[in-house]
Amino acid sequence: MDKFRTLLKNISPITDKEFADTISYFKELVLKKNEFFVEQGKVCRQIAFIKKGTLRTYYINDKAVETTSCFCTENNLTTSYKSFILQQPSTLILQAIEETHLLVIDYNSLQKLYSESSAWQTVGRAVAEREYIVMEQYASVLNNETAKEKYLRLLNEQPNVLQKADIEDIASYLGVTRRTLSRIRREISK
Amino acid sequence: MDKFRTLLKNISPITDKEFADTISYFKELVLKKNEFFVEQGKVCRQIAFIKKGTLRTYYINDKAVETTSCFCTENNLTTSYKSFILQQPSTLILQAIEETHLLVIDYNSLQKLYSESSAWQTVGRAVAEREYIVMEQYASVLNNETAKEKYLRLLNEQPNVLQKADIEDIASYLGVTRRTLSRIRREISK
DNA sequence: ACGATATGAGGACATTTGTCCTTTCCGAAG
DNA sequence: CTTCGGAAAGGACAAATGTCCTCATATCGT
Repeated sequence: MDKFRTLLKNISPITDKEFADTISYFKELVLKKNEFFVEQGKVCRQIAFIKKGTLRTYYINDKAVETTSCFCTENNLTTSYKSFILQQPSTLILQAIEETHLLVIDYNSLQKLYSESSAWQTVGRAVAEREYIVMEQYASVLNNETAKEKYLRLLNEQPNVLQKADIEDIASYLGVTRRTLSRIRREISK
Repeated sequence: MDKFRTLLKNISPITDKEFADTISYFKELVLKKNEFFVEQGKVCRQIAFIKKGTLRTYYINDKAVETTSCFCTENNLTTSYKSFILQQPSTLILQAIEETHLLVIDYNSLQKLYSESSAWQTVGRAVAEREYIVMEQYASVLNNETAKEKYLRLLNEQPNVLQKADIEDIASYLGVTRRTLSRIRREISK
């Protein structure tokens, strides 16, 4: 909970009282390995703060190719944001790749917070802006980094993920086939 | 101006009075062909509504490769959003590829609107959410569409851009070299 | 109208990546 | 310890794309 408080502080100033008054809107949720937080085609009704564990965000396109957009780890917010904002069916799938403990708030509660509290309205905008920046960063990575560079960054920034996720998932994160990932790993262990 | 009013209405409800009270914050700006709206390394201080014309958004990465992320056309909002939000130097470059007429609001004015008006606070969040969705869509395109598919979409959705922009820019939008774009055009005119 | 210059098309070859397989490795179960 | 099954590595070839050119055409200023 402290970690969540810290995250919110970093996002936007909010007083201890405002935080205390609204914390009851948040619920605990535990997912076992391979359980879904968001399923494809269902509306995402919650935003989650990850207390512990890892969620893989991915989707399957019309050519039946699976793409992993990120591995979300502890002390971060996650959701199928577009689905959440628009309350429309999600194209993204969020699945736990290990046991994961979440703190979640649902859509209606958040709208209630927005209408009751200007501070939370500001948090909402700040979160949207943050999510935007994360997504822009992601697009930049897609445009500029080779699969090998992405692999090295993963190795540097989220080494645990390389242990926890399987080759197929990592390849789909890098945007290449298993065969190419195999070549990359060989090159790196020169 | 009417078109701008319509756009705002679509983004978030705002009354005619609120609109009228704040319209003085917006200024007209005209760019000639090849003039910059945002230069690389400079802080982007404005959001623009494009009344007429086309802006190309692009950047140059550390390998000196140029990537065009979008061609923004009339009746849309545009800015170097990350730079604007954070008021930090922009990595993106926004350049007019033809004479372009803008309606702009600067950062300080917008913050003033946010603090004075709850309605504008809501507009701000809605704009951020919208920008997020656009960026997610962009990332999805990067992941799922081949260069040929992107070319066909451009042909379908923004045919004028294909006339106005040069081959180099379009190739950098598709994420391929001129040589590959040449092959794509040949294939399409089968 | 003219040459100078820029812009787009496309040939030849090298490199990268994908597809389809087979082989190797490793852990679980007998 | 041995065997089995699944996951990862990697061989062989095909397809796609990039690099480096040249050639043709369009555009502009004098």
